[in-house]
Amino acid sequence: MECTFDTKPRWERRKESRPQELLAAALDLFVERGFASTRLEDVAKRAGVSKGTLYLYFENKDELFKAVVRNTIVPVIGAAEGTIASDHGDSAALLRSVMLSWWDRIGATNASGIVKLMLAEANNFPELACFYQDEVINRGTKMISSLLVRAVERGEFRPMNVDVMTQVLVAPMLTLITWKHSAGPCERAQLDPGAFMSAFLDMALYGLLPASQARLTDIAHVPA
Amino acid sequence: MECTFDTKPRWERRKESRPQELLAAALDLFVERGFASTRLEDVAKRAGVSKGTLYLYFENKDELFKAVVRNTIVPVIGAAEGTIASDHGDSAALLRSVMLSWWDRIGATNASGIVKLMLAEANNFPELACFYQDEVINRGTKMISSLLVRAVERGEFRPMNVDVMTQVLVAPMLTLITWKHSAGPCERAQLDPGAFMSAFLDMALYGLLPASQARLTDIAHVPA
Amino acid sequence: MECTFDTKPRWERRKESRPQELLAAALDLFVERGFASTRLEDVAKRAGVSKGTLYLYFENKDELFKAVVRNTIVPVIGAAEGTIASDHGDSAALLRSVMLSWWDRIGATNASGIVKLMLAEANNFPELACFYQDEVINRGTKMISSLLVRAVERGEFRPMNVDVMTQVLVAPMLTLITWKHSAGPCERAQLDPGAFMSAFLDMALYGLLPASQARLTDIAHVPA
Amino acid sequence: MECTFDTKPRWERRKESRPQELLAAALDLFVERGFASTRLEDVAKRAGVSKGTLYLYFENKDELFKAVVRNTIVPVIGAAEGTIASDHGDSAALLRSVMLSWWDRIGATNASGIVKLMLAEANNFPELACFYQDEVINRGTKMISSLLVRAVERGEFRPMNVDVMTQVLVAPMLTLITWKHSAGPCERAQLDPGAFMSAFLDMALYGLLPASQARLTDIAHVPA
DNA sequence: AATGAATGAGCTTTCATTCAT
DNA sequence: TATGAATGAAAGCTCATTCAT
Repeated sequence: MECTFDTKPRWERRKESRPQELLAAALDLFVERGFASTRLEDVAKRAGVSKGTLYLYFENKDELFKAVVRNTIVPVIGAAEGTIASDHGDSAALLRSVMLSWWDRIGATNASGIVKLMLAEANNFPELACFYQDEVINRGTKMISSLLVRAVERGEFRPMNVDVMTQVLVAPMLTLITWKHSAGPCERAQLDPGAFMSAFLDMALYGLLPASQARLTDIAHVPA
Repeated sequence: MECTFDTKPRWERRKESRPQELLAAALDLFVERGFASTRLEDVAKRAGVSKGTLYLYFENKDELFKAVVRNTIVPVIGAAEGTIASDHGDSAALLRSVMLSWWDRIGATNASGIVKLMLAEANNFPELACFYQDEVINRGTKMISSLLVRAVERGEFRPMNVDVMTQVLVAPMLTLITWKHSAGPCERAQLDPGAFMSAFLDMALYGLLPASQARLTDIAHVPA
Repeated sequence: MECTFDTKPRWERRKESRPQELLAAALDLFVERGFASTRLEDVAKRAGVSKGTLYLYFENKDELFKAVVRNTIVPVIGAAEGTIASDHGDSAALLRSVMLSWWDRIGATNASGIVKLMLAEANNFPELACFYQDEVINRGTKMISSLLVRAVERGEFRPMNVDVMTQVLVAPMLTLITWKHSAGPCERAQLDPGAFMSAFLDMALYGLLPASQARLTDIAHVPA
Repeated sequence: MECTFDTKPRWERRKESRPQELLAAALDLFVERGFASTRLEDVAKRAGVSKGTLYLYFENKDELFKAVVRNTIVPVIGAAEGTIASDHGDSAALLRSVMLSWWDRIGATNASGIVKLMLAEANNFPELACFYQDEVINRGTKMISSLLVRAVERGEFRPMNVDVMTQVLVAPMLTLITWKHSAGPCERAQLDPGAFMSAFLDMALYGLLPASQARLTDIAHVPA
């Protein structure tokens, strides 16, 4: 006898969880093999259903992929937007925190595989590329930019070209991800993401020069 | 008696130029569509020959790709190695110069498409991945590391974890490239590579903090 | 309530009969054209399905061929092994019977085409050759040898080099088959297999009888 | 200075030997790989000429093959015809001698590969099949038959169905050849051609001897 | 809702033959 | 006479998508 609060018969609950099971399977395989090389039959098999069933829930391969992105990446972006909007403390600390937290929730998880996948295959799938641009890239970029603008206004960061610096800050995260998912079968000095992030943030906040040479005339270095 | 400057019959001249024509066509298409999605028939067509002709010059798709890499990337690496080995001046300037020149010769050209392609598809083509690791990544990494080591020894740069910092320095270049070749058909704030590189190098060499806050206690920032 | 004898939907019945239809089509075409020259598309077409369907049932051309052999030849060998093992009567009669029955079930049918095919193409398809060697040749050879050994032990046949004589006995069957399937489009005195077999067996059995039953000076003819 | 009896310049003599060099190369490769699987480029390469040159001497692959047969098999048949026609001694000895000599000149040499090849591939190449039927099979068959007819007329051999017995006699030779050229990459009890021939001839001749020389009740065994 | 058999366009690779030189 | 670059029709195999059940 079923004693849960969910009074639906088992097969119906199953019906409702199907999409999630399929999305999870799809995420795994997209990450593992990329978009083009992932066979829908394998996705179905991993989710324990037949190929035909997949088409009951997703119109085609493209829509399946979009659903994976909506399920995996978009919510994380929404959360980060909230954090930045509400935080009014030390901007350097906030930047460090946002980036590290982004690493925890995306970079270090399977979701990062989707980021890499889009960098890799966007060109071949224009429709997916546009979707991703709108739902992920543009929103993520605005998020960082708004933090920098605020920090410069407050005098916490030096004057800078905010749009470009946003890209400079995001860049290493993307590379970290790209590297993580490009680990071929051959030997490679594996990247330590923690060390990498730490080194990058140190550099970003203080530069490479030793203290004794710390510059007197910053203004000259503000990009036109 | 032949009185032309080039006494070879036309088809023989063809034979000599064919590989280059094919490599050029292949580079274009690999960059445009990626490795897996490039059809050899299209490569041949773009070079103005038939499918079969391609196989006279390259054993198969893998070998064609390797030839493109050897033709396009490897020579640039060789040249940079030479520059670094022979230059004994200001390390900061040399680093800036090497990176900018690398951008001119790879990043800004079609060759960068190959770099992006390998980041994108290495996982699906293990043999190519190993080839690329050996011929490009390992050599490129050593090149930067040796510069940093020398600069630290001379006191030009602060002490640092050289291996990680090498990756930190390379990262933005890769992202620059990745972005450049991920430009879908949809609107996007296009990256200005010059501004990006400049911003990054400023940041790398001097940090983000304003001069007045220049740090007194560098030692603490040396990663363990 | 279903009241038909076969309650399965049509396509499911298809699924069960498809492999046999494909194997039959494949047998026909392999026999007609040989292994290398048989196009899988033609096999599919003859079975009334598309190229892709074939790959639902057989992994590739090699596996299709192996399945044909397992379906066509192997069971006959199994049956003959049983007959020989259980029969304890007159060895000359048993040998004659086994060989004639082998002719009925293999030689005179399409299955013989596979035997000929292997003789013809084994060199070009090593993996198939090994498979066939294991599953057919070795078993068939052992079958005949065991009969001869027993007959010699019982004094029914004269002493002989059993291994070589096995080959001598098998040889004409193979040639009969080879001939049958080498009939080009041009005129040829067609072989009468019955007459051939009969002539051969008469010859073979006279040569095999022990001295006491026919000749005076056999000993000299036992091969070293 | 050239001091040979052959006063032609070297390149011209080379020109005359070209066909032979090509035929030798073609024989080797046809034997090794069969007709369909032999690439003309390989034939040319083995003969040390270019693919185009081959077409100067032979119209196409079929004609090349025919030339190989005319060069390799046909002369041997001619010689054997002569031997049989002129020999008037003991027929059993002559038969033994003809068959052993045939083995020496065809069976044991590369030429046997052509015999096997025709058995194997005749069906797929009707024109070659007819050519071979006319030039080789029909002539060879007549040769053996005429020997048997004469021997029966002289009372040296028992009465028999000559056409069928001819085939019975030829059969093991063909199988010997087929086996020899079917040696796959896998283990197999290698055939000893000498032992095989000897065993077969012993068996065959006992079976062929007239009643007065060996058995009491032959009549029953004459095939209808 | 679920199945999975069936399809067929698409891709890489091979090779006999041609022909300009 | 000789070359060898070029061709293009085939053939094996894959996989997104459809649809009868």
